[in-house]
Amino acid sequence: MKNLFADIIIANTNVDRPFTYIIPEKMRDSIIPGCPVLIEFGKIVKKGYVIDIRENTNVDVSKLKSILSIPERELSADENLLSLAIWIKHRYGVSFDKAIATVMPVRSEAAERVSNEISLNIDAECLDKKIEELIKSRKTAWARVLEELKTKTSLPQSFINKELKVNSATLKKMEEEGYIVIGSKKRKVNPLLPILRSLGIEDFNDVIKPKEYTLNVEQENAVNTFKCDFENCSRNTYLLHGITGSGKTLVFINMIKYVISKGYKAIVLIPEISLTYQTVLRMAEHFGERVAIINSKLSKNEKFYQFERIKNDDADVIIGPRSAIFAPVKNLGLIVIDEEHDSAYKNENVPTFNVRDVAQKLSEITNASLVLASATPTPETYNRAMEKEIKLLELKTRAKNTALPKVSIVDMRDELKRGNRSIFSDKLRTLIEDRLRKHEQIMLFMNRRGYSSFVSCRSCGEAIKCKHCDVTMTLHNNNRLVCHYCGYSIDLPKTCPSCNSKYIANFGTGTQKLEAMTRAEFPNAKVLRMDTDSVSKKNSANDMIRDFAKGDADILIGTQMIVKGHDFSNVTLVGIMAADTSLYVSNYTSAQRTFELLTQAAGRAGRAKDGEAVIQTYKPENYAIVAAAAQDYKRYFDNEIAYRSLGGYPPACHMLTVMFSSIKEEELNKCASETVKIIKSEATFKKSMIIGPTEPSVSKVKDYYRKLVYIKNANYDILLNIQKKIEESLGNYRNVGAIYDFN
DNA sequence: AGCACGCCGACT
DNA sequence: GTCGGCGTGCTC
Repeated sequence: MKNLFADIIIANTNVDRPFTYIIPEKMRDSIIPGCPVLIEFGKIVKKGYVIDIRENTNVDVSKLKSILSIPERELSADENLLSLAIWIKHRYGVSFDKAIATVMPVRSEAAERVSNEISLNIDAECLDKKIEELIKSRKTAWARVLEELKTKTSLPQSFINKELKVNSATLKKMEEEGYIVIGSKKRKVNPLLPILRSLGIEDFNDVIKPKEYTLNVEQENAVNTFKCDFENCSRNTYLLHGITGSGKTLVFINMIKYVISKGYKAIVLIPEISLTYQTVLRMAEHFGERVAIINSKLSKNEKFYQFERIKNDDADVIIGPRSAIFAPVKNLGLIVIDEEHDSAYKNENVPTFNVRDVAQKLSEITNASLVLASATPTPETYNRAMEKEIKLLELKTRAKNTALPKVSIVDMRDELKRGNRSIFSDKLRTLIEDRLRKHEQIMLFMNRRGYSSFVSCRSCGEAIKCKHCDVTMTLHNNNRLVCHYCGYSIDLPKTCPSCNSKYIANFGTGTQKLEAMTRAEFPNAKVLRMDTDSVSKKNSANDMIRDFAKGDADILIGTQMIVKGHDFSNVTLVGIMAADTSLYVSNYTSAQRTFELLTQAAGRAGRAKDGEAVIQTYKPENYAIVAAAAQDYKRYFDNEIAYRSLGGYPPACHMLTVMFSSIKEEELNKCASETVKIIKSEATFKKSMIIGPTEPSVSKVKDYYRKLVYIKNANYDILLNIQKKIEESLGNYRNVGAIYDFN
């Protein structure tokens, strides 16, 4: 028989190219692209992944080795995932090995789980007599076991070990003497139990209570547009843009139901933080046991188990954070990304992809539809809708026909002028008192993004900016202000450079302080605080949310985590304490972040009855704040896109951020500046805008010095070429490494 | 990555 | 004359 060859990527090496191996005849049927294999590479046995199978090869056949074996208990990537990995390799400039590892985050299962079951091996009639005998001969442990088995046919060994305090050695002895039988059985688990348990839900039956939901006209229209396209075999990308409370979830649940009815499966991505009790409950309600849930709280085994269920077609809907996009699902018909704008969709590690882009590619590879849902889509996505590249589905009214909350902006500079130095504006205080009187609930949202890293003046509202750049300077812990774009730095001034006021300080008040002040100001109100400090205890976030929903507190104080997706029907007032903090982060997405946060926070008010929101700010004229108060996305977008185009930021331009790092400071500096010089001199890179090298906000981490370079170009491929060039240049500097981040 | 090979300085 | 440091190159 003619030889068959496999091109294989070797895992955990820095050789970023395939090697050819012979496929032994007995493995011909089991070796497929994406399959993990063991091979001898040089003198060592290594794991590799098959990326291609061919009938001939350019390599001298006498040099070729054979594949040794296929590791058991390991999932292989299917061909779609493999194509996706290869795309990731090229798009983000990472090695084959890394790209494949990215799409296969769950690789293997630990030992198979079995639990021992103990059952009686003697007649029930003589049981009492035996127990008596045993107690007499001081074998009380033996007696305890038999006593318990009087009423039960069998008991799990774990129960006997823990509750009856009888160790396994004793049980073994008992078996030997013929009292009991130790049987093992594969542990049978409800597929959802581990997840439910990780969220603090004890009984599965509490969850599944099917209800009838009816769609309003707008929702119906959105679903119908989708159905129509799907029916006509037209698979598209959609932006489902609905205001807060418009029922986006119900819309995509109906899309999923339709897709399932046609024999396809769906992946639903949600930000990790909103993978909570409420989400799981909602999905279980609609899809019952046909849901697979991936969640970082699951153990490796539980995750493997969920993946296996997906592979075996035991699930129709896969829900999870960004890594769930790589679930081994067959017959994918729809991918939904909920809260499309959420920054949790960006991978922190290399490759620093955004799942939005990966999902777009996967939907093309598998011919599936993609739905991006958000009340505050990213300018990038909305721009694609405006350019008619993707379809826009809009929901402009709230599902329960409640009005959008009335939002007002309070200029905190005026409060200060009037002598009110409290954290509460007069308006907010009056409203809180009113709600307390009516026994309605209040949420106080503290914007901590960018908290205290910048300095602003409380009299004129100006944040201190760099002389040379239009960027807020960042306060470093040595009391110096540094510009992250040009490296310019000054000592922290005592008075405001623009108005000379001495009310200048690193900005912001923490949630603890806000809690204390709230208690002082409203001594009769029950206050609950929720932030990373107070919820570090496992599941206490869910407990707190449940308590607050039940009405156990009047005021809920918290950071971003209280505004994400939780519906509290009795909340009629939302106070936003420091709306501007997120504006001063020196990053082109700061306005976007601010608009998102304010819109989501304000949207929490009046989910069931009419509500009101108060935005307290020192920057009432900023477009993100004005547009958020008006709840006008389009207005925000028009401003944002103008700013992005002007500054050469995405989507107008692509941007590559390079972080150089090294233990040796001089070598780092030389390498960074030399590399920039090389890129600047290259003719094909002429149209690129290069900023740097500059200081990052943290210039030294674990003894590694760091430098940043930003490169902008409208052409993505040129950025990839620049990355290659940088890699080349880096070859001359043994002690310097670089990390690349696209957009 | 991990291993061999080879070049060069150090030391019984 | 040999031992062992590490720089270089290769692995189907």
